[in-house]
Amino acid sequence: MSERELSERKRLILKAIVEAHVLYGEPVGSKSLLSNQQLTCSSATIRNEMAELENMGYLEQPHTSAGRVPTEMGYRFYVDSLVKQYRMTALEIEQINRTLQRKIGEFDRVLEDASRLLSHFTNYAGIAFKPSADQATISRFESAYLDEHSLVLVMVFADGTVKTGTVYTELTLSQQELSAFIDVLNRHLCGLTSSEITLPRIVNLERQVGLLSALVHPVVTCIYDAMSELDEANLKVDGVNHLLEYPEYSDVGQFKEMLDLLENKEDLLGLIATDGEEKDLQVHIGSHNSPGPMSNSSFVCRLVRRNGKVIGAVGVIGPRRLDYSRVIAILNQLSLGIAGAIGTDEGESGQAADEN
Amino acid sequence: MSERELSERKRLILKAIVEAHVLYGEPVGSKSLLSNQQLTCSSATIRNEMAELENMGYLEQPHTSAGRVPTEMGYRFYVDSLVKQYRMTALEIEQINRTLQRKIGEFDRVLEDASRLLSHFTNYAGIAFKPSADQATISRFESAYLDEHSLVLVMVFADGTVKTGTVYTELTLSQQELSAFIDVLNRHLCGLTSSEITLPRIVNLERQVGLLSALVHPVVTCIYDAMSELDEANLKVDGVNHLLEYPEYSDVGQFKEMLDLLENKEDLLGLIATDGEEKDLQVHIGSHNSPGPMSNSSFVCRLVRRNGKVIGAVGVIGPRRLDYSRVIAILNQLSLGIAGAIGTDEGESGQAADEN
DNA sequence: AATTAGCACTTGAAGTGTAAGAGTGCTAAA
DNA sequence: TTTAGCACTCTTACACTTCAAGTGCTAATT
Repeated sequence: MSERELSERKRLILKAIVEAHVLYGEPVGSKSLLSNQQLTCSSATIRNEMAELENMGYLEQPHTSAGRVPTEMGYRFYVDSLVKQYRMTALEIEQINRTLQRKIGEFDRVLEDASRLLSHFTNYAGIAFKPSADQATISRFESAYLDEHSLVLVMVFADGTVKTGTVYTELTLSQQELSAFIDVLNRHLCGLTSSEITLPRIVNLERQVGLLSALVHPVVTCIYDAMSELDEANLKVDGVNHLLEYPEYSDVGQFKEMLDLLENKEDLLGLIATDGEEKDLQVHIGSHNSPGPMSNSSFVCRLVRRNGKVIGAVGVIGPRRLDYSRVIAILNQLSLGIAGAIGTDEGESGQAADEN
Repeated sequence: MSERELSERKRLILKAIVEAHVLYGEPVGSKSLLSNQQLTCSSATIRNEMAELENMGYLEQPHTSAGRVPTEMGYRFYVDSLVKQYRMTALEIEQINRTLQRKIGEFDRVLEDASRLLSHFTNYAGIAFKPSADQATISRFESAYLDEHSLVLVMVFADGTVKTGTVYTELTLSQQELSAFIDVLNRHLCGLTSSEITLPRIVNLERQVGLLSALVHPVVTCIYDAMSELDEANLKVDGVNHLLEYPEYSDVGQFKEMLDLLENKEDLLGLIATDGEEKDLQVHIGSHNSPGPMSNSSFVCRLVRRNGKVIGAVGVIGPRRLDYSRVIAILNQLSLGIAGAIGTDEGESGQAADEN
């Protein structure tokens, strides 16, 4: 009994237990495994093996007269070495890509779609996440003249994002005045982060634009709003109602804890950020020693990269007995899809603004 | 006695029962009402009155040895004639208005804020709703030139809404070409609903713009997206997790039914639309004879008008023992706030003058 | 040495019976 | 008309029993 390597039969048994538990959600007994075609031994033998697996820490018993349930370590082993890649059907892949490609370029929208897709495909709660940028800078301003009291301010950000806002003013504004005003903006506010737009700079701006100084305040507000929106970490959750189908959440208290966690974006954010350094795929398996809402739940999270840089993350939250195989496959596909959908506007047309 | 009019004492008792039940969520017994200062009689008298109120249909007993609970009719009577206006504090009103006014003009954002505000203030689930317009038309196009491969299309809708979209193209585009293109758009697509933008019109458009015909397809797509977004009925729900604090939803099945209802925008929409003809404030009180998810829940809904026209609705969903008084007050205030926040850019632009 | 059959043992789930408590309706007295 | 008092009903909680599932261990078998 080497402690380091599991015998082939033990692996088989562990795998069978995990899969049966994922399917039915109840402790797995030695006899019920006999139906498994690959296991040719008797229930007594399985009992012996199960006892050893329990000693090694892969299994545990809720109580003496119950079957076995995988521990966190058991799931970990399963995910790391026993899980066989789930293969998505062409139809599923097609469906994902089609949905994503309808909203090219609008990352916030894509996130919303992504979380919905995830919850729909996995039947767990789907999560999509955009990290806080914290240093959005505008590389260029443009405008469109609406009427003498209103205009659309177009802001092109350094990363290529374009945002717009509508500005109303009491002034009577001509087209020429507007373009002059935009010129001033371009000269004075490009390349600045929101915290660099200080009061002296604003006052200076007001001096520069002369008669139009009343326009500065609403415009700066608009700029600030756009920047905050871009900077703000954003988290979309969809399909929590699916979780209620699992008996794990039949206790309302448990479920409420989960909901509150999802409401509190910061907490979940921490969960992603803490060890989100390099691993593209993170599997958090709930365990008893880490109490709180996640003790009975698992969270699988996949980073989304563009040009090697992390631009977001997608994930799934569900009961600890998650169908890891399927979930991981779907997350991979989706993260590819997102990167693809966003990449389209970048590979072909000249990418705006690397200048700072 | 008289079946038509309730005696003063009966009204008092009914009121006390409703309020005690709203507070504690449990059937109210005759003795527990003795603590009420306004009732000077004994528990036996109260019992007699309660028996009569039950005969009249205002109260019911879950079972023989339990206290009384208001029926739908009981609540209806309470709401119609016993509820005293809850007075919001100046602080609460202030907070609502401040939140709303930050996002002037962006109705979809306002909705999101509104639902959040509602759930926060009432501790029930908050709902904000925008009906489908189905006939959005664009009154003018504007544009901003980004670079030779991309532009921002600004669409001014007939109702004053402004939407923008970014368009990418393979073509190499000059500023002059762009403004010529926009001119053509303005000549051919203004005032049309999305279903009126037919293939012949699009082909004709392509012929008009000559070399830029490749630009037509992405631009039309962009227009269509914007129109659909405006047309689309939209429903924001926030704070369902609050509901879990009420024992009414301690049965997971009940709660899931509720969640599924909220997920299914159409159903809820029907609930608003069916009798949404003229009453600004609609109070749906769950009752046993109308089964389904709403049998144990109530839904209070307030239409939001601008210039007399319904532009949306806000509402609250919670257990049948809703604090109707408070909820109605908050809904009224919020609907005023929304109308105000949106109204600013229309008609009464003279008000915001003294801000700086 | 590994496997298996068999059996005693443990334990939670489900069912039953009883006692307590809350609330009522009714009757008779004030 | 109101109230005190009492018998009645029904839920809840708890203790107790029974049942089935699943185990661990021992002895027999391969």
